[in-house]
Amino acid sequence: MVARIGSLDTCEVRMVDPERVEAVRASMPPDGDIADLADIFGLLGDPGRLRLLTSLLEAGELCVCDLAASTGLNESSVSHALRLLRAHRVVQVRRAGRMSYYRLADSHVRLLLDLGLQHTGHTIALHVEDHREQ
Amino acid sequence: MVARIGSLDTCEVRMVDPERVEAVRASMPPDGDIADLADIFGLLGDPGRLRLLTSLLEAGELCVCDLAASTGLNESSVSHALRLLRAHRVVQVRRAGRMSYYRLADSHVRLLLDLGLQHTGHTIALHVEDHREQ
DNA sequence: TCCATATCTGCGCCTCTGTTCAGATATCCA
DNA sequence: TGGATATCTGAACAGAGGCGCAGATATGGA
Repeated sequence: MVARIGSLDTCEVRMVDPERVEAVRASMPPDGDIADLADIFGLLGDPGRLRLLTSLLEAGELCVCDLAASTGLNESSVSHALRLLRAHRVVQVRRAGRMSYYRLADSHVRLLLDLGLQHTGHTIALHVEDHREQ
Repeated sequence: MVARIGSLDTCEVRMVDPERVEAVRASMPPDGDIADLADIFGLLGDPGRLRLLTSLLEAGELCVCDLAASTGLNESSVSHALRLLRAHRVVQVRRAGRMSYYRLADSHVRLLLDLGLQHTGHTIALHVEDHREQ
């Protein structure tokens, strides 16, 4: 009644519908892609970073201290968070003297963020192009 | 040169552009909404859960053992993950005898998931309506 | 009723991660 | 050059979260 297939060597896996399971496994993205996507979602899964990115989505570009003021985080936390986001190419820096101005760098993440915010009832106009350059 | 505003009582916050900061803060979703959204993104931020949800997105409905076979996770991990997803109304159960069949329950999450998967190069046709009922 | 099966759950281990403090670096201005 | 400011960084701590084992629950069939 239940099919059994040795997936590797030791571990046996029970299946009810092997055909469908095989179809699902065939369409599953490779581990690397899954890991990358999980990283992106994980970055969006923290309230502090979410506030940071929402601020950037709204303002277009902000310096660290204004980001701290906008989000309520202290500047050290902001800096740590921005480093993470920078390492994953989610935000981009523009240095101007002592100041660092951050903006969203990834249009895909911007779409995810905007779509997510729509769920909360906050419909924010999409800023497809960089704007509000000063 | 730099404005200073006492945000609460003790903590002073430095700002370069108070006007823009105020606009950002005014458009910021309330804490509860931010927390909820972070929860959703956080749920999508784990490779195992991502594989589970991708499987459900592809197959429409699967039982626990087929989900385990599809994702490579053991059934205990699958059950733990599904409990989390169930608690957040992301998936929905249909009991049939000893079997439990899971499906995606939240169309918003489905959109986020599909959008995320598109970024990895895997374009999956959107299943807006429940389908493949057996 | 008794056993096998499918799923669920409690618990502990271990890792990851967010936060804070303190100090480092870099830039501007006098 | 020297001090003030803006940002960055390393280290350490506490908390959260994923994972797997073992057992519990529930259902079906003999």
